[in-house]
Order: sequence, then C-alpha cells, then structure tokens
Amino acid sequence: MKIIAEKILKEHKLRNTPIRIAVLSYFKESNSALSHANLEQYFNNQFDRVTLYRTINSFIENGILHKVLDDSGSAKYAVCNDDHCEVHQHNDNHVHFKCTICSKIECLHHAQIPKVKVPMGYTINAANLLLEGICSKCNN
Amino acid sequence: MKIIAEKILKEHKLRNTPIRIAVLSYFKESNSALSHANLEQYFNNQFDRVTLYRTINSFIENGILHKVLDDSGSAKYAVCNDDHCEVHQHNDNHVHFKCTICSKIECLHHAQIPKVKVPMGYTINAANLLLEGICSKCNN
DNA sequence: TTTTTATTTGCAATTTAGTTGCATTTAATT
DNA sequence: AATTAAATGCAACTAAATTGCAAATAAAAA
Repeated sequence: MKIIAEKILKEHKLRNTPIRIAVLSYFKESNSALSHANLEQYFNNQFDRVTLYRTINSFIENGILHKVLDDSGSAKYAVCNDDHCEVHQHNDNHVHFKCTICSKIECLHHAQIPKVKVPMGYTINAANLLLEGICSKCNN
Repeated sequence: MKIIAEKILKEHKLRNTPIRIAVLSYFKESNSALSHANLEQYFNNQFDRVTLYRTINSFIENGILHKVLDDSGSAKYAVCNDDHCEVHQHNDNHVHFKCTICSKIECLHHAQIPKVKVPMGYTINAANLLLEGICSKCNN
C-alpha cells in the first residue's frame, strides 16, 4: 500500500511526505469513506489536525480524493480505486452506499448512474448518487 | 401560504407557533433548498438562532423537511411540495439539481431515480441523487 | 374565560468543524 | 552539501451546531 501511495503521489507531482503516504495508504486500505475525525482517531493524534485538513484538501485539488455526499454533518472523502477514477481522468459520477446500521459509506464501483431527464435549458456536469440501506454484513 | 403551513403543522401534530408558520411558509414559497444561515438572513434575526435549528430539526423528525445532500459545508433542507412527498407517505427518493454558477439547489419533482444494481446482500431503503450543472437561468 | 400543563422559545455557554497566518522544518533539486 | 519551494505544527480564529435551563406560550381542561 505504501508503495502504491508513493506512486500515486509522484504521479500527481505531490511531495512524498510521511503524512501523505500514511493518509493515502489508509484511504486505499479502508474501502470506505472517511472523515477528518476518522483520520485523527486512526492516527491517534500523531499528526497535526490542520495538516490533516490540508492533506485532504490537496488530495481533493489533485483528484486523488473526492468528497462524498452525506448528511451527517461532517465531510467525508473517498478514493475511487477503480478504472473509472484514474489519475488523468477523474470521473465525477459516483455511486455511494451508506449503511444505516454501521453507517459506513462505500464507493460502489461499477455501478453507473443512469441518465435522468432534467428540465429544458439545464445542463448536467456531474452526478452523485447516495443509496441508503443495509449492507451485507449488517444484513446477517 | 400561511394557511397551508398551519394546516401542515396541524396534520403533523406540531404546535402552530409564529416561527414555525413563518419558516414553513418560506420553505414553501422558495422553491430551493435552504440552509440555517439562509433562514437567519431572510428573517433578519427576528428569530433566535437556536430556535431556528430546533424548528428545522422538528420538521425533519416529522417528515416535513428533508436534508439535501450537498458538499458546501452547511446543511441544506427542502420541502418536496409535490405529490410524491405528501404528509402520510414521505418519499425518500429525491433528485436535486445544484447550479454551479448561482449555487441554488432545486428539488426536481417528477424526476424518478432509476433502480441501481447493488451487490448481493445489500438492501436499499432510500436514494438521493444530486445533479450538478447549470440551470436554465444561468445558461442564458 | 380562566387555569393548567406540556411544549416551545430565548439566552448563555459549549462543542465540533474548518480556516488562516506565520515561523520552522523538510523533500527534492542543483 | 547548499538551495529553495513546499509542507508542517502551533496558536488563534471563524463558522456550524448542540445542550441546559429559566421564562413564555399554545392548546387542552376546568
């Protein structure tokens, strides 16, 4: 994971710093959307709050992470680690699944958002679908 | 509008207070998603901040308002004033359109979210689609 | 109409989320 | 090894949202 993270950073011309490698690796491992608070907790305050915010923001600006729509009050982010979201062509169509029991949010790769009709004169540039329900783990 | 608001409150067994009537009327008039800050501004501090929060929350708990997914940092809410979201059968499938120029969020009534395939073992209870693009006003 | 009572409101204080400025440190280049 | 632009850590700050409690009030009962 570490090596993959370093490669991704290099591809995006971002400096390979310990924080960035750690954060990106964690996003890659964890297959779910994470908040700033999640990172702080996971890294047990070994990194500065503000630096974590800045790390997240630089990842977003560089198309490594994207915001995940959620109504929980704090922003959540995810890497989409499939073909559709590769380095040079970040895809702004995402389907996320939020489990209402464990409250994890996963990025559903392979699920495509169907076209939706919009009123005359409207143009669409991005689409985000959030599905809520119960994941397979919690359904047992 | 006021009379409609009073009727809705009564139907939900919520007390008819001036704030509630004013807030609900404003949501009904304004055809877009509103944040707490929008309300404060519109009512020009004639109501208490905290009371506005509590008003919003009680409306959500009673199915009068729903949260609108957004990544702007502050929560937004909307009433869906069409047939699909009537009093006794609140519909949790919403399509919202956010204009990236004027940043208004509208609830697209009549647009239905098509079924999306999810992995085995997953069940879906709600779906929210946020479309981003340019609205007809800003497209001129 | 007045009394009662549970709900709602307003205020102060607090918590949580996110940002800004600046001095220090460090990754990558020369 | 020296240079330099970018990244980090700290302190302070702004913004968003919540909690507790006393005072006010809507709706029901007398």
